[in-house]
Amino acid sequence: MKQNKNKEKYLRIIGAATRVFARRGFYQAKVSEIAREAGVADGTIYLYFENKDDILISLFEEQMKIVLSNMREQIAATESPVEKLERFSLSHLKLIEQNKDMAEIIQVELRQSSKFMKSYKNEHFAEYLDLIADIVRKGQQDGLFKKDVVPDLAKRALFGALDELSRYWVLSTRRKYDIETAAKQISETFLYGLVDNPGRTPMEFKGKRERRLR
Amino acid sequence: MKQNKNKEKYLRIIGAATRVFARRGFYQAKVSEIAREAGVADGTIYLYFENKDDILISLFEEQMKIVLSNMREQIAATESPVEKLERFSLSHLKLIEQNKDMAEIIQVELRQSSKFMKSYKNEHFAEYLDLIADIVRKGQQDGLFKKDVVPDLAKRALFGALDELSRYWVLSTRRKYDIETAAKQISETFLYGLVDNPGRTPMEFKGKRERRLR
DNA sequence: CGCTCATGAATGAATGGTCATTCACTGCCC
DNA sequence: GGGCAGTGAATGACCATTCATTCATGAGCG
Repeated sequence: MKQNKNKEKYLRIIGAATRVFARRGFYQAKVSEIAREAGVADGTIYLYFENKDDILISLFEEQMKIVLSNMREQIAATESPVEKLERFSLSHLKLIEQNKDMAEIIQVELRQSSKFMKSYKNEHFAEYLDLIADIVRKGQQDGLFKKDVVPDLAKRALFGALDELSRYWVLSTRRKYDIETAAKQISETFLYGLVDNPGRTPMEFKGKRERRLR
Repeated sequence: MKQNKNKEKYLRIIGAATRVFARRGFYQAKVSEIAREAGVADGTIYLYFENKDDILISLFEEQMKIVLSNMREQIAATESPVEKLERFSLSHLKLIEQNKDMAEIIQVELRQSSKFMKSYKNEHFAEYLDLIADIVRKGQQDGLFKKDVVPDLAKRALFGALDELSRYWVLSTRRKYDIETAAKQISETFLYGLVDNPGRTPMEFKGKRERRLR
């Protein structure tokens, strides 16, 4: 009961903070504005969080738990590395779509982490990126992807491409392309430079078939 | 004479600000620290800049002038769209390499522009991105690149990939791959999913030859 | 020349406004 | 009736910006 009420209020503050940080940016956001938006007193914030930085960190951790498990589920739904990457792209963009405020915070504010919170090591984010690297590695083992591509570079390249696109969406009011098109273009461009044998058609790689012939 | 001294001091402050912003981040940077680093008094800053925001904007504009003309020169040096993109990638990463402080500011601080300077429309950055879009369009006209790829998406994808990689370099102390390898991997991955006919080898596209046969 | 004086660049201490954070107090619930 | 969540006014630290003052320069003049 008390636990419930506490958790509910904790989440209410997180939600309010998400909106306020997205609206103003971290430094311009006033704790009192978060409090007002959450319908609590200024001081109440400090019953749930150590300080302003802690709100941002908690907010991020809370969200990342959801995002990571959601994404793991998505890419576990298929065996094919090609499809895994396609799903990753689409899910990532959908996620941004559904949660613009959060996306904006991740993109704009959390990039600062090395600055204003030296200590916060952002492990969840690294995990998220490594989902891609693991898929690439798997694809290489299966003989589907070029072996000379460095998975740690590839993960940054794909994530960066998706992320830059999201930034554009988040910061601009109108969008030119629908999400499926965008995800498809990004993953196809990424993939059919990544896939080993240029003679093959995209469809051939959807199934998890063995390598046939050179 | 006086003009020289002024310009020299203006640039000295810009330089100091670049280092301080990179070190602390915009909000944590104190104007007095910039003044100290530039070897001038606090008040002097305000003889050259309107306010703290203005320092950041000027700094960026000043740098972008150089970057843009440098990049234009690079990609004008070859006719082939393929090589243009390869050069773009390498030049971009080299630029980051040579100017880490600036790179950090662009990546971390200027992303905030939509927040703390609604008015600043960052046109130089748009121009920079459009360099890529123009190359892609040209490649499509030449029949080298897939026509269904949207140049405005492609420009964000390539820039995003390069940018994410740079972020990693800027924020981490050690680097795993040399710059040529990274640039090559990014542009090759990007390109050989972009190039129309999968049967061709990379070398075939370096020259500006006509399309031969289906 | 050498003196005076005007100019405006440069200075840095003082100001003022803005919040994050605290804490003495309130009132609810067991 | 006391323990505890919640409150919000008060505190104090912080820093961008200002501005009264200093100082270097060089022009004008006898």
